[in-house]
Amino acid sequence: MSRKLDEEAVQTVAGTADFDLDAFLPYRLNRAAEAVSLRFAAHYKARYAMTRPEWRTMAALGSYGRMTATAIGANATMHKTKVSRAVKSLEDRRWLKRSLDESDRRVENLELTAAGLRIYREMVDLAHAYERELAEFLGDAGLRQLEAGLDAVEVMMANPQRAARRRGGAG
Amino acid sequence: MSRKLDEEAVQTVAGTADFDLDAFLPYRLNRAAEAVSLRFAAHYKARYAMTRPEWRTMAALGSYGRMTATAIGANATMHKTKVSRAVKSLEDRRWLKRSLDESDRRVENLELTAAGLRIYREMVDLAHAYERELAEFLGDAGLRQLEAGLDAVEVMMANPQRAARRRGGAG
DNA sequence: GGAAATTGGTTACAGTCGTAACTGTCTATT
DNA sequence: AATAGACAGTTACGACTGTAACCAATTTCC
Repeated sequence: MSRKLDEEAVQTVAGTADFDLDAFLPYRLNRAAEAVSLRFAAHYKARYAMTRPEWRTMAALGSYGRMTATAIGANATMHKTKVSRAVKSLEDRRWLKRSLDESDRRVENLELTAAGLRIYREMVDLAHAYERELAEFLGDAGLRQLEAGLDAVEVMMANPQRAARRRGGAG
Repeated sequence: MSRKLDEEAVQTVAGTADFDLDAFLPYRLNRAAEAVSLRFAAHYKARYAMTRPEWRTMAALGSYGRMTATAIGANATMHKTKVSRAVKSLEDRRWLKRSLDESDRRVENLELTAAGLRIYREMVDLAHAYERELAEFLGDAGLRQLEAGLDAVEVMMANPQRAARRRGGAG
């Protein structure tokens, strides 16, 4: 999976310090994520013109019900500004409505409208369909291993300083 | 791993169509890729102010030797414009030099300068060190599974229409 | 009770990205 | 040889992003 390429397009050099970008984990992860996301985006972007932050906001509101912008950001790890813009855009489309919180007037409670909920349900269906598609393409083993690998990464993320060992042993 | 959150920040809703964003594969992949990349970027951005496209361009040139912008794009799956900008910026920093191709004057052959090569070697060291760090954090099993999962995704990417089955069986 | 610090949310700005349009060169067809 | 199409690379533009600065409401703490 390395040093391939268009043959004549590249003249490989002999003595250089060896590093295989294709095999570099961060790079592979990025490519995979991009590919998987893009393929899915193609599905839903075709139907509604929705950006990923918007999609995530819908997902959060749809599955949790009423919540605040800050909570959405925390849940989907999106920056304040991203959430703010997504919310505004979804509001313009009447898929979401805000209401000021009685007890704390800084806070806006966000909620899907009836129309928004309808869209959300379609989104969920699309997502489930895509999950099935992925499962089929990746195969049983591939899917399972990928998920196990992601579990490991998530453990690492949750505990940045010393997440090692705890999953030792055989593969 | 779902429906957590700040407790009181969210009032879960009962009857809604159930969809767990946290468990959605494209989303998980993105988060993982982002986290892993960011952690690495912290390492090398601290040392040199280099963007990811620039880093990738350096990596390609460093490991393949002289090549064209188009070839870099193909290798690292970067858009023409991204490559173009990265090349210009690296050229400004004198880490890379261009030379017009004799036989086809549309083409520019790109090559690292001595300074560029020196930087590249440092980058490679950093990358290897990070790989070791990751391996330690992820643990043997986690790393192996993640790589296997990525293999599966790459197979899928290479053959978008019918990549399924071929890896069937147990996990 | 009131200044200071915190928090929810928006906005101005600068940087990055991809689409599309462009320049210049090469290849194919006639 | 001339025109049309393809290809390498750059650039103008609009869309999206995060940093930082901002406003308003609220909590903290003297």
